[in-house]
Amino acid sequence: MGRSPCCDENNLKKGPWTPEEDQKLTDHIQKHGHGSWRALPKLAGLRRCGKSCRLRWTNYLRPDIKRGKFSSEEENSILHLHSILGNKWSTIASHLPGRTDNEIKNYWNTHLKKRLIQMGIDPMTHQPKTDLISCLPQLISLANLKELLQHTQLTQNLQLLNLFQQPGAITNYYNPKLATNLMPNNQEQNPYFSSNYLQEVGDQERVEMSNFFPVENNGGSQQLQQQITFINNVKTNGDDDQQVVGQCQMGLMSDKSESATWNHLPSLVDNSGSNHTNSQENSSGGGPVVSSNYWPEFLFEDSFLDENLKEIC
DNA sequence: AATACCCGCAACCGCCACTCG
DNA sequence: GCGAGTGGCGGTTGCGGGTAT
Repeated sequence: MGRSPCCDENNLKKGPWTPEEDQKLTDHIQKHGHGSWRALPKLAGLRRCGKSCRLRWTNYLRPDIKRGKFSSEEENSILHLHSILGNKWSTIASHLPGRTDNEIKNYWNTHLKKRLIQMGIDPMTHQPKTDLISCLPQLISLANLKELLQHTQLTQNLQLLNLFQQPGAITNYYNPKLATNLMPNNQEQNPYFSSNYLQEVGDQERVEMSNFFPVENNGGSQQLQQQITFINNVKTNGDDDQQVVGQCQMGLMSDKSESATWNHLPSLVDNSGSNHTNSQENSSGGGPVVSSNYWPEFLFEDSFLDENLKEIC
């Protein structure tokens, strides 16, 4: 502690390396090995500090460095390892031959992190955020219904959101072979719901969570059932190539109806832009697949809410 | 054509862990 | 056991090229 930075010593050179410096460093290490990094600059005839030489060698000049774009396999590995290890760049780099920790760190900060954020994934926790956020207007719109507000459902809806934001609630979105795209990863009974269950039908897996609450209507009372469904469609494209596309739907149902028909809301609308649709992401080699959908704005208009409330109640 | 802005990446900085005398 | 020296790691900066206005 308290040592002055080595590059401050003897007016040593800083900044970008010249081809001549690179050549001197490479020649020296190939002939003698790096030995003591601190002693190396003098021996190699460089006006650099040992630390700078080491960095230049390990991050750029080393002969076994793989340069060029990261493959989708490498991207998936980084995402997977980062979800486990966090910002342990050197450990992550040890699993990717030819890649340096600095390169991986840069790639994470400039590409992967932004991509996760765009997709609504918290890059630190690797938990989805966008779908929760997209649920929020819907939940709020429901809460805005006078009847629901009267029965303080907003509180319960916010508890629901909070539940899905808990660490570990949703995992493995990046792994195209694991059908846990948007689903809670444990099947334990959810305390915020009166019922929830998992079912598998063909290539589809779904988790349904239901919640019942009373509604006063024209002097009478009835039960409304609120259901949120997480659906994973597992598509098989070839030998071993599976992709998972997640959906989240929410519906209301009245207990007055004998047939108990669901009043499911319209399908989510993709808002990821034409260049970032799930299908394009998939076709590029099985990259992360996470829904970035939202409910259309008309859902929140008074006329729509009035109409649907009549149908339900 | 000029300027502003954005983005990617190489390099730096400070801290920590390990080694060795 | 202790402290100095060294290597390594992760966060951050700033330059240069590309793009938008």
